[in-house]
Amino acid sequence: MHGPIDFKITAQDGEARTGSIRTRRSIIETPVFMPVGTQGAIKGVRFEWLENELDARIILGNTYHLYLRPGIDVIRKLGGLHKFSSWSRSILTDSGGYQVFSLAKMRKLTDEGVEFRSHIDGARCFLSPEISMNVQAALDSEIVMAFDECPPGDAEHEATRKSLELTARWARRSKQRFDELHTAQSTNFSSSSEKKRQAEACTLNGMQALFGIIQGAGHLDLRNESLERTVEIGFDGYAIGGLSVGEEKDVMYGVLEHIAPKMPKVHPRYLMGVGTPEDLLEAISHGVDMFDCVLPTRNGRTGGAFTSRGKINIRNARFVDDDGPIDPDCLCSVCARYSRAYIRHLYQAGEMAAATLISHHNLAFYLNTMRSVREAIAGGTYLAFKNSFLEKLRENQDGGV
RNA sequence: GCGGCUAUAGUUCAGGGGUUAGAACGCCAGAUUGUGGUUCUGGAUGUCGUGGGUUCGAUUCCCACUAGCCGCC
Repeated sequence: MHGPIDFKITAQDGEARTGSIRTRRSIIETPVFMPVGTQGAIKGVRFEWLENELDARIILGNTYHLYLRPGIDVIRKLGGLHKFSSWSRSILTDSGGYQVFSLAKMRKLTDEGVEFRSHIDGARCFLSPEISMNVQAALDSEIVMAFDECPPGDAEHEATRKSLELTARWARRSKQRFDELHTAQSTNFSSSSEKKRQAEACTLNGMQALFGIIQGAGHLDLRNESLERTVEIGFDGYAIGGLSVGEEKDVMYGVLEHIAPKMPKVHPRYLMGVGTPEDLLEAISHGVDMFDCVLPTRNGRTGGAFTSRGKINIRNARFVDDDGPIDPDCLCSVCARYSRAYIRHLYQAGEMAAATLISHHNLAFYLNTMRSVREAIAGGTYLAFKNSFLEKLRENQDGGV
């Protein structure tokens, strides 16, 4: 392995491709869905389940949240996020750019960075490309994201252009700081015993990958421009940001169809924060390799279950005496054991087991779907697979199941 | 057995002689896309305990009955 990550495509079917990303900690088969572990935990699901049954090879962690709490001093002291959390497979850390815009109250945007108030205690905080890189280095993730600005999905052309240019400047600074950190860490360690101890705590440091982010909202010309400027800087992978942030669905699909095939073929392509099972299949058909989304775990917490025949809401009264599993076609341990009626009861009674069971199933559904996708691409039958999968999803869209 | 209080939505309770009787919680149903177990948005629900009386009009005032709660014997 020469670089921090090693991406190989093993089969291609139309624009869709399947392959693997080797990081220092795990081999990730693509297309991959990455469960979101914002604060160093997948909400409601223990790592044991993710490792053993679900076999997740990579999860997300979040710079914004972990920076605010517990803070990087704690995480650095405890040997990085992997050691701290006990998750020893790969982690991708988001840069915090998105959260500053979606969560923080007041924010003051300057070229230098973003000043904002913590959503936890209202404290005045500051994030910049440099700080984000510092934090992500301390978290010691395998894949680091550049610090970007995420404009609303329906942003006007002119506003989007300005935002995109800021993101491009920030991308350059992210890369520069990232490179400094990595060379500094490899040369400075021997200089003091203190640093040596730190080095031993993070022996894998210096092997992080950095991904750039393409913005441009719904404007295809700006997407092109953003892609060019990001590729020019040079990253280990490229992400599509700024989708599913309020724009219409056909806008998102239009951007995907337009931009994904133009992204460098030899690097992983990552669609950030998306989406529904349909969204994933659509994006994969345009050549996207990586996804993350809060839907399986967030909806799981509020009674929403994804099934092979569409979404269901376990709260619905029609499940009150339904002794079948969440999804009759699902092989997960939740569907093997628990009935809809029981899980609905748990939900109505406010038992947290309802949230954990549905979240578990939802992740199983997402990860198993990705497994089937990879097989279909490898077998050259992706289009047929996608069509029949979508047809089944819509089969009982309005209830039934 | 006697006296007092009460009876209005699934529950706890407001209300008031005059169109369509309210709240909270619960219930029913939506939303949620680089995560706030949060939140938000809709919706349904009533023989106003039963019977009689007064009145143009009673769920509201009066009487009886029934039920519940409290106290006394």
